[in-house]
Amino acid sequence: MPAKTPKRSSTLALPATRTTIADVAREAGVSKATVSRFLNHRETLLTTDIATRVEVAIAALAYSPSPMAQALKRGRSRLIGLVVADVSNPFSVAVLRGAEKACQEAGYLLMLFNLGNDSRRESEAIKALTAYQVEGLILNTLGRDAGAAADAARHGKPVVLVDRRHSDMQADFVSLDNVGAVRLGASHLVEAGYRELLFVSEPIRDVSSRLEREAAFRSFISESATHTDSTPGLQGRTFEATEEDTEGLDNALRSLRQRAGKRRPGVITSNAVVTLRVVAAMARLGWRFGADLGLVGFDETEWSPYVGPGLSTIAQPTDELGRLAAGCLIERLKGLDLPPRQILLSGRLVPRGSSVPTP
Amino acid sequence: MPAKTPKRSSTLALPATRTTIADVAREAGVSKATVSRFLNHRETLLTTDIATRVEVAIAALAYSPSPMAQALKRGRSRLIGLVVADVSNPFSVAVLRGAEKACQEAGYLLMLFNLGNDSRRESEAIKALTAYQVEGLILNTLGRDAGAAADAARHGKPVVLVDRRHSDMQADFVSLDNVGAVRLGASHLVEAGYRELLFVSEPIRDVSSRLEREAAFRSFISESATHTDSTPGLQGRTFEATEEDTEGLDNALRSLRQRAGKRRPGVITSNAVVTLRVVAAMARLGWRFGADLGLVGFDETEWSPYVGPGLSTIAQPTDELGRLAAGCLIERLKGLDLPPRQILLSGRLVPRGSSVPTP
DNA sequence: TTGTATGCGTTATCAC
DNA sequence: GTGATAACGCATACAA
Repeated sequence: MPAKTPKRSSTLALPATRTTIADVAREAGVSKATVSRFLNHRETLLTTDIATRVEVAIAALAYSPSPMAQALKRGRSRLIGLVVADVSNPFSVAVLRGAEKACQEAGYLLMLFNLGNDSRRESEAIKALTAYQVEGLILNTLGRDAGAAADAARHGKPVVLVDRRHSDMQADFVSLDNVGAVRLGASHLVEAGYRELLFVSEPIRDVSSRLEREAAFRSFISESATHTDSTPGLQGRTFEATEEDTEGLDNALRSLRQRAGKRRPGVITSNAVVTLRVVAAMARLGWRFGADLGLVGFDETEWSPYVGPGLSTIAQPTDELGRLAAGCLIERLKGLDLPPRQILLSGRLVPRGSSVPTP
Repeated sequence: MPAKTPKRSSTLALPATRTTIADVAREAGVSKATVSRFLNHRETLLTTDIATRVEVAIAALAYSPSPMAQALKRGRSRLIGLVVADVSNPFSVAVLRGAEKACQEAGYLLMLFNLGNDSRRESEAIKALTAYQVEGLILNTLGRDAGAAADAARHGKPVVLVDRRHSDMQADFVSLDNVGAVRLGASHLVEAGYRELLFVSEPIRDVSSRLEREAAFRSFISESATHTDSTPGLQGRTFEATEEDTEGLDNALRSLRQRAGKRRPGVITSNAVVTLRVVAAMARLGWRFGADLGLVGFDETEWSPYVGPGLSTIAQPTDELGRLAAGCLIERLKGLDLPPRQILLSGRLVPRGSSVPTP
């Protein structure tokens, strides 16, 4: 049992109070106003003599202005708020990474709020962040609490939505081109010879990206039905896979294969989480990817090449998305005044063994 | 080309200026001081009449105090800084998640700085964060820039180190029990019958966790050599695998198998990144886990069960680690004055097919 | 118990 | 060009 140290004195008892602009002024023998001017309006109004005196004083005291005080005075905090539905989601991490990088480069710091998949707390998050005078918000959330984001925007703070739209919100929107991506995956499966398709998604609820992807799949199927000559016998359905109901997924896959008959069955998964669920189901069923079931999944991951014969994926330009989100925001902060933009980036197909019908 | 909106008026032109304590005071017909007291010292000194008047005024105006102004006045910002070596690292994400959660519960917000694996920027990060008056710091970095963290601590700000120690720093330290975890993995491999072991790590440099794990492996081997009766013929070496030099890793594995002769060769990987490199090497070599090579890897991941015959792992209590890190910090913030603590959590072995020597 | 006045560190508006 | 001074929004010592 370690003895309790009676009194912890820091190695070098620095004054608890930080050095302020007043210290610099005193050191340089000028007024606070002059120091402030040197800091903010260096280009104009300054005697070189005084300028250098201030400069050395600043260096000598290792002074740096307090962002808090600056924020209080100017109203601008050089802070950007990021609300994330779930940091465990690899996609969110990518957004986080890109956004944080762009922020750093532009001299902003990121304040993070993770919803932990509890979307009801979205407005709480936005409230907390706006209280800290964040200059703008990046939202990667389910978007079910429309009011929350809306009143952030109403406060005049620019907002960028990533991946998931909020119902009728006036804000920039950065996302994958879901329609194109679904077509990419589905047509790849078709070209590889799979004819009975199943789109497996997380519970749609009202999440825009899930809605879009599912709708895109349905229309792909119905369009193909009209051009029956090019893809004879193509059929498709959809299924929502939850985390708990593994049996439901197993059954869905079994009946998929049954429906397929002597046609080949194929699955498109709507994100990496769902892909993993299907992988688990395949293990339970003892089926082989490619031969027994074709698969293309949204989201390229580090492990995609090494599961089964390699999983075919639709890679999202995640870094780009994150960077763009922050970039949009920073442009707005710099004064750009345009109507809300939509930036859609294309997905990229990464074909692997899971979509090769080896017999 | 969309027409430029000439003037974007928000749906409801709220006054750009936020409602302040003065507004509340006016609304309630009291002084600012009274409102402030109501907010901070509700329990003492208050006429119920006035209290309710203030209360309704606050509700009516939807007032909430400005944390920036509070920070300026009290010196406490309710902000915690988190510096992360690389947010892409799943372990860092787990820390992030746990820390963020604990912070939220304690009413703190997290300011994030990602080093993007550029450890030279550590002091820059700490400087930026302390400028914002963060009350404490959580550091999950390589810890090569000892000075940086040290002067944060010298400023009187509590610091918690996660996973990686900084050379001789006075700070709380939260980490996996690396020695125990290595033994867990190594002895599992031995018990399964593997006798020629290789510890594969990222370049050690001076990263404390890598050093500890490697040292633990070496001493495990040398100790076993003295008890030669229980594990006859046990041998072990170490190897540093870089991202680029895939050929080097392939060769290391080949010579491992050669050294093994008719004894079984086994590998311990020091984290998930390295595990993936070994997985890739195995694919290149056309070897099978378990039969051709035993494997136990640090870090349990979502994909561990589905690669090859399933990868045996040493799971870290990542959530716990993150929560504990933030918890330590918050305790310090509440005034706890104890000498620096070390909190070591045990790893847990998750045995799977990769350590079963099926012939 | 409540109000008045001051200061936190900064920037901006005045005079000089 | 430069220096006092007020104000940003809040908390608190002090006076009432």
